[in-house]
Amino acid sequence: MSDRQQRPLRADARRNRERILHTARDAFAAEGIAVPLDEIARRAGVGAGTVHRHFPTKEALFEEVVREHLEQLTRDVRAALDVEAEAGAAFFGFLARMTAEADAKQDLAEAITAAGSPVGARTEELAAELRELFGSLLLRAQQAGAVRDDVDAADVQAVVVAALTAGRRRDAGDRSGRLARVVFDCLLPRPSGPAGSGA
Amino acid sequence: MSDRQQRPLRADARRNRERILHTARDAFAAEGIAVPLDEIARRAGVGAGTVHRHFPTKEALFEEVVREHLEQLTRDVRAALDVEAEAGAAFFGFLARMTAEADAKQDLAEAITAAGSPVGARTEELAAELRELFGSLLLRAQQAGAVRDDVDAADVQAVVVAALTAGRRRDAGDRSGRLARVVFDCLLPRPSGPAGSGA
Amino acid sequence: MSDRQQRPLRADARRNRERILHTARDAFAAEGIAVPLDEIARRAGVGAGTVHRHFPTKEALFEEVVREHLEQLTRDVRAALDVEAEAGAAFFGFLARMTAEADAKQDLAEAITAAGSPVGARTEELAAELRELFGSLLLRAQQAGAVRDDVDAADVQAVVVAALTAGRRRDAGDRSGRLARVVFDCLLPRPSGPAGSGA
Amino acid sequence: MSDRQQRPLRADARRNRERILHTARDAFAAEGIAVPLDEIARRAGVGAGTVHRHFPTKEALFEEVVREHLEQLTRDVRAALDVEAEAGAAFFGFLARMTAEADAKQDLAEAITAAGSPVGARTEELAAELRELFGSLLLRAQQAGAVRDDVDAADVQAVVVAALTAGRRRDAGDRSGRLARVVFDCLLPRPSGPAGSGA
DNA sequence: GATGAATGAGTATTCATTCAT
DNA sequence: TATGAATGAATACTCATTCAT
Repeated sequence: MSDRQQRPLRADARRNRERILHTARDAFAAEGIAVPLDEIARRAGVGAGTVHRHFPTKEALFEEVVREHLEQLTRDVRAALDVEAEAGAAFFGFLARMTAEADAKQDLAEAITAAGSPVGARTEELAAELRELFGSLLLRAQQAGAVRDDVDAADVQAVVVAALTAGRRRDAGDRSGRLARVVFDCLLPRPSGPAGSGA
Repeated sequence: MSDRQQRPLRADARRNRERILHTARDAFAAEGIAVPLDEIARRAGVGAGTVHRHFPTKEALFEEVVREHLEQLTRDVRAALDVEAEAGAAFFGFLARMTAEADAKQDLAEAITAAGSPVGARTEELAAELRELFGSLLLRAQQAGAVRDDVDAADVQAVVVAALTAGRRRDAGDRSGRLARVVFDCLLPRPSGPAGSGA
Repeated sequence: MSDRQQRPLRADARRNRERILHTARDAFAAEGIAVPLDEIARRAGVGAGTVHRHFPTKEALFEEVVREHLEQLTRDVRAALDVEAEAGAAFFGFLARMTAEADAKQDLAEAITAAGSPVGARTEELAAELRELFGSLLLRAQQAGAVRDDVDAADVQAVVVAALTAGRRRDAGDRSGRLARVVFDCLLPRPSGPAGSGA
Repeated sequence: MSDRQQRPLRADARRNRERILHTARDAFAAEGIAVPLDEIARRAGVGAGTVHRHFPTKEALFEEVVREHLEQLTRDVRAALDVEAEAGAAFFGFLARMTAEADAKQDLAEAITAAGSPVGARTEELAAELRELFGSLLLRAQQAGAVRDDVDAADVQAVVVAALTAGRRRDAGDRSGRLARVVFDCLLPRPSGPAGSGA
């Protein structure tokens, strides 16, 4: 999987790497990409130099956080595709799970969207793979009549981000992503007319 | 209300103030709150000191931009309430108009949500007023059966931000906020069950 | 001459600029390019930001120092060419003057040679102009039989750097560049044979 | 005097030491003293800690490189003194040999001169010894009338550095140290007058 | 009032040195 | 002993804010 390290990292080094990544994930999520690296280092309990040993630049660290997120999503989509379930349930189940997981990662979603997203080639690949797999999941759900036909995978991706954005707004009141699920309702087939029929 | 200015600004001072505000609005929208003040000053064609004369801190400038946005929204909601139209049409018309206006201001919506939103008391007041007015608009639409009952004003606010977020994702393909309207469909009454019935 | 500033700098700004340049010249000469910018700022009595306002990068500051040096040399060569004097005297007089002037600037000569000399286009131009003018001075001296024929302008340039290098070695003992003049003797016509006859 | 090594180094340790020294010599020569120790370690194929085991500080490593250079020069001067040859030939032959050898080591000469040359006592001793031996070589050449009388050993040392400096300037064109030999011509006896007669 | 130069605290990054494995 | 990960001081550069002109 990971071919960047010729030989496995020493135990303590890997521990540090994980701690930095974990701390960075939280920090980026909570405070955006503007959080100082020194602060991340401090919270992770390591020196500033250690952060730079593992992630040569701040962007590299950010990208790694994004990458981990994408990998998790890819695993989730694969699981949803493998499960022998009704297509619509598989689709909305995936959305629901993502929303649930995205507890602390939510702001990350925004960060991904917001920033110029200086993603490297490897990250682009991962994203493309995810898009393709997700496309399959969507198509099956549409063919089963569980999702409206006038949206494509990119639309849904946008809606997902939107749902996360919405869900995040209600820190306390919104139990278990109710608002996110409300937004997902816009993906249901329209009884009578095309999109925007409500206007 | 505003007692910061004892006497009306000189004509040139007011012109400068307007130019700075306008430039800041665009800059914050396009590049986020991280844009340097010097850059805003340069684009507005004034010196850095002039920006600080009108807006003592960067936050103050940002907040003023937010405030103007809120004021515009308040005016729009009032107009929607005043018009003797069908309640659902008024409600969705307002959403559509907001979406359309938010062309370049979209990133601002996010900025507002994203940042710690260091809003002052005056801004809070404005927001509260807007919430109340908007609540009326929503209630009327719900009473007319045009909007599902299980959402409140805060939910809708979140959905609006979500719609803007979604709409922004599709730079080229999304003509005239189609995606935003798709998201708004989630506000329509559910034919059969409660929110989240799709899962 | 200087076309970088649209309008003349304010009096205090120009004063600061001059002080920074002067301080940098001494600092680079005495301690090489490794001297911290903060140190230069401190010695010049300005803040670090002020140095960066006038010279966006450290390299830019270094290059400006080099440029000033080149300009001075160019002026000197021009003067040597204009004077209606015996060609050999003009040539060696120029060398002697350069040596004398180069009191504190000597280490600079080395710095110029030593570093990768990240010189910009404008500096290259200046250097080319200097080379051409100096070539004329040399040619006249050679035609007058005052300088050996088997060296070209680039050789002499190298010898000059060498002479400065040599002269610098003897901090106390070497009065008025005696050692530099010794080195310059290698440029005199050889009585009998070609270069390297001494080996 | 040197009590750092109680017992002879283990074979592999000595091999490492030699590799580090050799790598450092090349690195300092090519890129100056600013080259990172990590880089030297990497090129030598050892860990950073190993460099520090053999040379406690970077300066210590640098000084050791200088010391080796001085030792080589001392051997060369001794050889020149021992050879029963004409004094002038011995002297200039030594200079020529040094120049030839100094192919890649040239930048080192400069590094030695340039840096504050933080040489320790042991290095000072070596340098003193070299100076004395070299003084003998010079004196014999002067007594034989092969070298001008108005220079002393320190002058010549400076001229040597100057020659190396000059020779380095002409990357391609200067075959086999021609320019260095030109500079050495300044050491020949002046036909008529004192040093600097050309001015 | 307007200008833009000066300030200086803050940030990412490098690197000599130390230390756990 | 060797390794290379960790440290943290140092350094170039940015930018909000202040102030002289």
